Amino acid sequence: MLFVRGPVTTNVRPFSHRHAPSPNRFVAFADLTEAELNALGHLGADVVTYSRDKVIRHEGDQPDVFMLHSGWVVSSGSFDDGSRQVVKVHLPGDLMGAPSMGYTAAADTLTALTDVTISRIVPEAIARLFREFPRLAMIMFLLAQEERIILMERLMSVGRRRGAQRLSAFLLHIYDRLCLLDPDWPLSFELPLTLDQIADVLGLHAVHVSRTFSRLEQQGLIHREHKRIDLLNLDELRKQAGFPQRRLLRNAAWLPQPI
Amino acid sequence: MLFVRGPVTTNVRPFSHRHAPSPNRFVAFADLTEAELNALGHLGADVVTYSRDKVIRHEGDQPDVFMLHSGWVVSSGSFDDGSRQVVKVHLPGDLMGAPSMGYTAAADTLTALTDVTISRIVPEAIARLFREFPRLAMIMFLLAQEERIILMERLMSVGRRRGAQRLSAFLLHIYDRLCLLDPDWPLSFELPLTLDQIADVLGLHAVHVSRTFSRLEQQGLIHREHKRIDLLNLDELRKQAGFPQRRLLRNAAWLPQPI
DNA sequence: CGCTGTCTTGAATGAATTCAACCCATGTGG
DNA sequence: CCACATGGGTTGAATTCATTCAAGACAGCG
Repeated sequence: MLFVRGPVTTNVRPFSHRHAPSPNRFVAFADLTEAELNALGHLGADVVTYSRDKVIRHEGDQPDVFMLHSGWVVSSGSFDDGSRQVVKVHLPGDLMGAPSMGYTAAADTLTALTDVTISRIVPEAIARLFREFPRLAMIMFLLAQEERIILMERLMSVGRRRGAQRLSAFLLHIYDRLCLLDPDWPLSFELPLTLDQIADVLGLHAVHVSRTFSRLEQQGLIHREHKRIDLLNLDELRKQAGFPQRRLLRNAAWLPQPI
Repeated sequence: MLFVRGPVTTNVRPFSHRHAPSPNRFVAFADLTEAELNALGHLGADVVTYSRDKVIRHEGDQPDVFMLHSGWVVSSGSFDDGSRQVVKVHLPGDLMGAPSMGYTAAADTLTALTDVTISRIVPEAIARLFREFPRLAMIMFLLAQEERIILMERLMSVGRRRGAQRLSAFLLHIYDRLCLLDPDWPLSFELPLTLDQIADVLGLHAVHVSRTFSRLEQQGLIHREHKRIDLLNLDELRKQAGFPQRRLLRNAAWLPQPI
């Protein structure tokens, strides 16, 4: 449960938006201009590498913001008694740490689930984006609102659903996000979380997650092999989860004119 | 549990920022210029009144955005089995409905807890703000991030804390927000929620909230009289809740220059 | 090859729920 | 002004879901 702290490698290779996943969340809201894509590409500083289980930044630290390049990261909060709650699983292309931007100290801890590459983003860079690219600013605002919806669903799930339903919702959420990264994503994925970590996502305990997984598998809803999850019955899983699939507004007429 | 739907009165009195609480969340982040205050004052359209228990907008409806003028509102999501989870208690000055802005349909239901006055805000008005007032845009972004932190804390509370601790955290959260509205707020407030509604906030059931309230009272942490709550031991309540008091960055150096 | 972290399964415990009865304040209509 | 209906709150007892404790299995890695 204790994670070693600090960066591991520091490649000074410059951040290139061409291969970077950074705009993948943005383009869900609008077709970006070259200038906008370029501006997004220059947001981050040098790319840094962290290995699995390393803490990228701890709650209470300076509230830095990062772009996640590759790998998975969890954002979690903890209590004095040692219990933790994962509040967000970050996938490549995610802005991380933004919720704490307006505070004097970070509220959440960012921990690498896999080997990851990230780049730090200074707030001045975001502020410059807000001055020069009003449409990108608006999209960043919408992305923050989207994250609120995700948190609202998580809260609903943890507050009002049983273990099996929470687990279904979580697996589907991850699956849907992977599909967003790659439209051809199959009904299967590697979930690089231990049962303990999944329990911290769902507000349950590892033993119960284990039993719940077994039950889902036994019901024929999923299949497990090592860390790989196959979704065998998407419809039933969605029914269990209890959430509709939401559609984003793309290129809304009211968005500011692009630069 | 069923709420009558629709607006009640429609005063066509124009929205005036002078008496409106609308900037109270904004000024927590920066001292605003006259031009900015004026722009915020012109955000909303006509003021509309809803009476207690009326549904302002239902999940699935068009994703409108509102400014809450006076009164309390809850934002909640519901499941097919009828269970509900309150995801946000809105106080005067809150922007409501923004999380659904980027979607084709509203994700949450807004229900008046008291008689309320609200004004609708068209997305074009927000987009115009983003074009013309980059600093206000940045602050709206930070406000959305602040809401994420609040949701993260709620998720941590519901996911990892027992009933008593959740209730303490909730009462403190409301108290802290009232203090933000009025720095001289006493250690006491009217909570216009039924036990059922509080249960929907905490992810518990009304009977258990009743028992938990009694226990907190018996422990001398609070005193109840009708809907009024007195906080008798703030320190112990905060210890129970398990969250630090977070400090906002005011007039951060990196904010865009004001217009 | 054996350590360690992770996962599984069983049994006992506990927190919260469910069901139910009752109380109380409020408000309404006869 | 009283009778009565209603919604909200309280309390008790039984049940259920999840936790805790514990032991064992398994895989991966040095």
